[in-house]
Amino acid sequence: MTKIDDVARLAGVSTATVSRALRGLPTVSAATRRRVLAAAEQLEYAVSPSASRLAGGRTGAIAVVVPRITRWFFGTVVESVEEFVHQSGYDLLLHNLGGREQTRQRVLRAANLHKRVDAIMLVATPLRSADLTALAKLKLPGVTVSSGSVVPGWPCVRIDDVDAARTATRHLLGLGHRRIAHISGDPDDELAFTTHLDRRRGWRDALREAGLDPDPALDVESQFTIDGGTRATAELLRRGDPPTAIFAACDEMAMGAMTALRDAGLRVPQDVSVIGVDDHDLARVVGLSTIAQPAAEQGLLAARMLLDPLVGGGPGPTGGPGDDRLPAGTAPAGDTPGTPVILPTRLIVRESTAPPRAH
Amino acid sequence: MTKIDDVARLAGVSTATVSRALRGLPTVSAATRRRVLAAAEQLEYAVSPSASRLAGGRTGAIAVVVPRITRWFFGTVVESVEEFVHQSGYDLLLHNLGGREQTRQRVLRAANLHKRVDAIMLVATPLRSADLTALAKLKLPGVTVSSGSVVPGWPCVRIDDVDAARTATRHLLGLGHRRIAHISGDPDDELAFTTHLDRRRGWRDALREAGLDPDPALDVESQFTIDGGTRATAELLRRGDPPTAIFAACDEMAMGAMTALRDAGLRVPQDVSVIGVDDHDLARVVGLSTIAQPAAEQGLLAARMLLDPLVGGGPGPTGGPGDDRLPAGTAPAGDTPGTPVILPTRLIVRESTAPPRAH
DNA sequence: CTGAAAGCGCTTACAG
DNA sequence: CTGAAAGCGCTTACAG
Repeated sequence: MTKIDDVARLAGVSTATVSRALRGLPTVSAATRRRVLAAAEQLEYAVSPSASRLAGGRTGAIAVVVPRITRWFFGTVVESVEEFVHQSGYDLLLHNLGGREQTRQRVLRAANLHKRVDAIMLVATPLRSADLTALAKLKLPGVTVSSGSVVPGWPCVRIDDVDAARTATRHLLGLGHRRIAHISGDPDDELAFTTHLDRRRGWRDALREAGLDPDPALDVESQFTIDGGTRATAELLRRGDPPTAIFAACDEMAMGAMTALRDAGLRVPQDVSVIGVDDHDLARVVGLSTIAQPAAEQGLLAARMLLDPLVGGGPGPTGGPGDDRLPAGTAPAGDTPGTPVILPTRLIVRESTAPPRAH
Repeated sequence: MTKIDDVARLAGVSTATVSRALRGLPTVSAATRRRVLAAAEQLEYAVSPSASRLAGGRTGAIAVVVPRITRWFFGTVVESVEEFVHQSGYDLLLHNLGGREQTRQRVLRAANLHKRVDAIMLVATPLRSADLTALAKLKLPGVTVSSGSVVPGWPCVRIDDVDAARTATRHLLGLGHRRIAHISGDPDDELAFTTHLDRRRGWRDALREAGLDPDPALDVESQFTIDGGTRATAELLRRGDPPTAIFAACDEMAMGAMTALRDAGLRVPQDVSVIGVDDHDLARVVGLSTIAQPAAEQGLLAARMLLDPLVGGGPGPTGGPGDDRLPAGTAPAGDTPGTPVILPTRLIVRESTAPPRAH
């Protein structure tokens, strides 16, 4: 293991100068910098993160917390975040809650994040007041994505879930549907997030706009997964007088609904229309109409908002990627914390929605 | 930030004793340990990872490298690995190659992993000889999952890809198919892994067993994705004289194939049967026959093989989880490095495969 | 079983 | 623009 002293000796300077030159600090003459860089390269020198962190007080890492990396939305967010984080010279510590309340506490308790990372990104992570207290104690910068819980001082990137749900429901109404069911997340879920509440509200709003009363019998809660969608739909059918359309709170649930309908001998969309939210990679495959949300863009924007203030004093020789990768029309990273940055969604009509059969 | 001195002072012992007590070293009296633990708790003390790493020489972190976290197999592997890694008291640094050759080099080059992690897990990461040299230089323990490239001294967990492909193809042959196409990964892919080569071999083997000659016109290469499957199938149909069955190298390609077939006005399975490999969450939803492979189990087993030797001298108060979570019949972690641990696959017949139409 | 002291490999005021 | 020296907060022989 070659260390900074070796480089200093070879370059004929002090370790302080090596440190400065390698980090690109301005207070080093061009000639010295060249010599240092050459020496470092020749010796294949890599700074020791532990030593650097201890001495410098920065960890060079950020934590990313997601409920379930295997779900489309979270995987897509992590993928875009990962790229930006590494380009910015940071490490990415991944935490997957996996639906376990215990895990959530382990992750959020001060002791574990403290001293480990410079910043935190929470994706769709529900926060109780004890969690907020713990996070406040950390005094770390952070950002939330797709989160109902607002952390004081942290920016938030998300879509307008109420609006997305309203658009989906209006689409079904526009086709002539009146009995429109909603299947959504379970509030008793240990890791319940607020997304499903907003989406239910949008469904209700749209129905009321159309002069309809949301029927509790058509409102079934389950998990935000394929299985959840299957179970919710089976329950819906069990209740009798089935709906002519289902608005599922996410595409995974919608695809589960399609399975359950098929298993029950019902055709989509002839017998029942189905629409989801996300624009999952497979939505196209199964011909699912949906409200597309920009997952990668939300992740990227959140990562920028998190790291841009850190980079500059941050580690790594690169100054971070350029500014040309953000979706047009999105708010600048310097937004007032507390005001969520809302990214747009859009309706995509495929084969799973059609007018109800004439009676 | 409370530090070890604060705890030592409150407990009335030296920092050395605090360090020993907190790490559960045996050379501490029960009474002293109790006092130290109480003091640490009272002060909400958490050891500084940087300081501990620098002084102790262990990083308490492992790196996990996957090609694309958004693909079903890799997401599922990471999810199971993440749980075990954190239970063992380690941090997990995620690297997502994202199909970028440049990224792969950045990750694998010594400078970046060096001094950052105690061990490495490479999932389906193709390695050139320069990479092997770089990894050898690191002198870190590692494990590969689903990898064709063997790293000297590292164990490997995988399925038998040739056998899986043979089983899939035999299933189609057994149904009476003779014109069986194969769609698979692209060897020109920057991050080509060897999985697709094995799966193609299994397809060829099975055909030859049945006295058939693999028809190059029925062997199309594309990406290991939904889009790849769609494109490959479109190409297949463009060539004329379409097959009666398609064996796709993974479920995502198979689902892409189903889309392409549907777009071409062909029904599955009446006109063309389709089978994949994986047992993707959505395979059931679309009724896809497949060769199921145990993704989570491969990840868990690999994580155990990686961490079990480290834990004990490792960080964290826990000794790691019990031994009751491995699939039955799997080899113990103490296997000779170099001999891959092969986990079983199994055929799952759903609605996408059926006998060819009689002529 | 416990402590004093050195040392892990950097970064950072401070001084020049 | 550069260097000498202190210090980041632990762990580890070494000694007792």
